[in-house]
Amino acid sequence: MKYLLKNITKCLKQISFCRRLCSDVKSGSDSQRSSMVNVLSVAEKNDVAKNVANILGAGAVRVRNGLSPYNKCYEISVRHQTLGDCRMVMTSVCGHLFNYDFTSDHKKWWSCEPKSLFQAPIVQTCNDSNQRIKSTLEREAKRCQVLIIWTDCDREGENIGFEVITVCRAANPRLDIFRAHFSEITVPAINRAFNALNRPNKKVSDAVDVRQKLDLRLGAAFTRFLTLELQQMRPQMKDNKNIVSYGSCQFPTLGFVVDRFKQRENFVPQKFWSIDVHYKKDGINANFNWKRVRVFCEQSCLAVMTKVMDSPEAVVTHINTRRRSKWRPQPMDTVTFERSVSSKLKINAKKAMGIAEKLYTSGFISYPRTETNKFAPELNLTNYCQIQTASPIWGQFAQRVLTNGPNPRNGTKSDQAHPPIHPTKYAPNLSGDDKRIYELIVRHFLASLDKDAVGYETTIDICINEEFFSLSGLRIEEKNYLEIYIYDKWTDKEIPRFNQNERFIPDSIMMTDGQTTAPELLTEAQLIALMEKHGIGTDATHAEHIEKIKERHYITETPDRRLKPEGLGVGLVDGYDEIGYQMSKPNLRAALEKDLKDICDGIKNPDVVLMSQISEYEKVFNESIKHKTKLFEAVVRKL
DNA sequence: GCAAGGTC
Repeated sequence: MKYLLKNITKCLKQISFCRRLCSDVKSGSDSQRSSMVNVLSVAEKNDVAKNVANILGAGAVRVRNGLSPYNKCYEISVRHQTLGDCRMVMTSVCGHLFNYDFTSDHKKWWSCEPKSLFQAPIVQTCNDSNQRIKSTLEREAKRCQVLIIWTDCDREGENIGFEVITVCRAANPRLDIFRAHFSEITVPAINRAFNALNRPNKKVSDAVDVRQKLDLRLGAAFTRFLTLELQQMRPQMKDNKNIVSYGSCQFPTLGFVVDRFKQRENFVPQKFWSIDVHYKKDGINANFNWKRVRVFCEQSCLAVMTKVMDSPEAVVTHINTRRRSKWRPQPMDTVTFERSVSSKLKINAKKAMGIAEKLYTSGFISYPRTETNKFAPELNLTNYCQIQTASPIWGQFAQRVLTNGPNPRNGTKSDQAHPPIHPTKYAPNLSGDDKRIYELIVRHFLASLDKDAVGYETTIDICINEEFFSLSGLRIEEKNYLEIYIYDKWTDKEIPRFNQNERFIPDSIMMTDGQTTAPELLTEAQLIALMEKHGIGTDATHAEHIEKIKERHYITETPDRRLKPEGLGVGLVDGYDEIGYQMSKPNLRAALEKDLKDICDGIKNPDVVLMSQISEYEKVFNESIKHKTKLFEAVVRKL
């Protein structure tokens, strides 16, 4: 009885404390607290927890192990303007804690009709390593009165936040829960976030739930259907590795590749005609280009040509010299890294990310998964430049950057967690692709801190019997960043000197012809750009989706590193196009994104969106079954 | 055996 009373009193105290806290935070008052508040803070990854704790604790941090090896607990003392003096434990998760899956009766491929996966029950599962993290959260939550969510400030982060909340609240229902909003890990940003706590946004988290459930149901239903049906038609495909999958990101990615391939296949070359004027002066060749560039009618070109030849004297009508800059690169984010590596080093994005990961864990470079393309003022760029002066290859350049003072051409993007990719240690003993990638990162880093290249472009306009032609030359004045960034080319183009109103008879005036050429197949760098533009996948997943559709034999890479669809890829796109559903077009995913945004904005109800999306796709699924002959004939035709 | 999204 005594024990019970004590507990009730404790509970009552807690309740009144929490109420007070709520109203205080809302009103922003600054009343005194008599006792310390125990606060649990949870970030999305260990790095963030560590850095935030360091800032809030002003360097006085006690570290102890959590139950998972990667997620430490950082203990600090910190004063909050309304909570008062806090004893804070800052820990982290590793992204999502839970994953959706079907229950055992629907997990086996032959256990049910694929169609039933649209309505089958799904449950949240937690794998072993996440189970350890979950246990840490439960243990810590029991000792606290306040929980602050410090996950990344994006949609997925909000959802991860609610996973944390679910776990912590189950362990301690009396927790008062807040959300910190920050866009970078700097002293002012973190202190501001800590003193302007909000409530977590359930709507944003709900939107992610809808995406997760939808992706699982659609992915599983269509993948099983496509795989099993094709195996029936083509028993030789019965190898277990021959999965024919559908995914809301895979299909549009495939669509881009097929689209370009078809543009190329269906391309009809067009003949065109043009006029070139050539004149050699002071031993320098000058080739003037026609202002009309080219025309697609031979007769009209001939007419102009005749007119020009009638009175072929040229008059210099205009001379213009202007200063041109070639911009140094912006600090490197993941997408820039993937695209650069793919186009400049000819190493594919997936492999490059693997190498970057390795360089990161070896301490040679900063964290490679970042959306940030500006250096925070706190980052000691001088130090990182200094380290590179040891190099016999770019050491001198690094020294010059130091002498001039690092001057980054900052972009505008920032995730809240990581700086742009930059070297952190000098690495003279690397070899092979590791070495080439490290070198690219160093050169990009130093280039982004140097000055733009400067040149002067001179344009000479001439007129020959009322037709205009022009010539331009370039004189590079200062190479600056180009000296280190060997991947950018900018070359001088020498032209003769002319004077205003100067007259001359060209050495030759020629009518030329040619024909338009088909667009090239996509490069990986271009595909990543398309995916980014249409919102297919995220920075962290672009390379994975491309790799996935290679693995599925939907596309392949040509010897000159272009992406070409295989028969299966074209067949799938055609098959769905033929039965009237453009499953490979990015607009389906875009429509979902719009719905998700409406859920976040409170315009749409998540359950309604989920139900209507499921029923839309169920319709497509039923039609696929109904027209499966047509669908698979289109596929098989291309195999 | 299936998706996409986090992160180690």
